[in-house]
Amino acid sequence: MLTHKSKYALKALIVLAREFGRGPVLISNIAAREGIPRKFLELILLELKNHGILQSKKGKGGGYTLGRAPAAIHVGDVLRVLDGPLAPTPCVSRTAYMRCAECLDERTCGVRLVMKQVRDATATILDATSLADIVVRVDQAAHGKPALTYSI
Amino acid sequence: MLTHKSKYALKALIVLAREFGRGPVLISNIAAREGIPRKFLELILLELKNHGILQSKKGKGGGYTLGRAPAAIHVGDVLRVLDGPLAPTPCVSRTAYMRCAECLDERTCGVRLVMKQVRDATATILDATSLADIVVRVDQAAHGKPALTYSI
DNA sequence: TAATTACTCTATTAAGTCGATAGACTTAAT
DNA sequence: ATTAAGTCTATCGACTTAATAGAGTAATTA
Repeated sequence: MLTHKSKYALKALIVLAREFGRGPVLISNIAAREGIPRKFLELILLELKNHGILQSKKGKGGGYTLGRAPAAIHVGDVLRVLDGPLAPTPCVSRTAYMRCAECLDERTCGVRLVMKQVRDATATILDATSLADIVVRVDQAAHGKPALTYSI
Repeated sequence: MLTHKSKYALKALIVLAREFGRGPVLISNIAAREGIPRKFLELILLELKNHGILQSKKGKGGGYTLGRAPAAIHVGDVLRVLDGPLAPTPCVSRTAYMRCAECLDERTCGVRLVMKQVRDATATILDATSLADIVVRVDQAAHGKPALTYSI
């Protein structure tokens, strides 16, 4: 399950990706635009900043900016910071491996076999999708539909 | 995240798939073999029975049996019963759809776009994998390694 | 039909996580 | 000096998870 935390984070990051290069954006601004509880968003952005995904500027005229280019921030990076490992089970996690207490032989564990497949599939998607990719795809979706209106 | 509940369930089901056609298996037997807390396993198997995935027989000589052939029980079925929808977010769930309260336009939500991809990928894996498949693959893995011992 | 075996059901509990809020503090620009 | 903005710590209630306990019910078998 994607937590609200990560969902809010991704929405905020997409906003910041759109504004990239145009100076800092206010927390309140993002919160209002995306319907995110303001105080909660503060915590989230702070955490992302502490992991280098965001930069901030204090005081008047301050706000948040992406820590690197939109094409260099991947969904996987964000989810790992906020929700922990992507793997459905610790025994198939690359970033936080832990064996199952009750498992007698990991090599022949059927559950592990399937979960490994799931982990690999989701990690492939999430690590291949950058903020830049998302912006492009959203714009395509937004323009795609209305375009049909004109194509009589 | 896969819960312990579902992990235990799948392990139990794999045992039952191996014993399929050879009469009922005791809860205690499964619990001992797989290192699962016995009382907890009772609840799990009962829930699976109430959803038709398992059958049971009471009294002496009783125990649990699969409700249908191992090839007809898929991992996705089990996880949906015990852990709920597979989708990482309700707005991309087929079995339990719900829109996000704060989302202004679902059609152009970037988060949803990515999560839909993840949902489809995991559902494809989990709904394509049956207990029978798992047994085959585990046996392959188990025989594969030792076989190398003989191949000097 | 009594004894035994084994599943069934309802409660309970401790621990942990999640979403959200509050308020005091720090920094920077004007 | 004032104001605008991010930073930090604490706290809260609601919910979920993993696990345990114990009384109840059904079906064999002797």
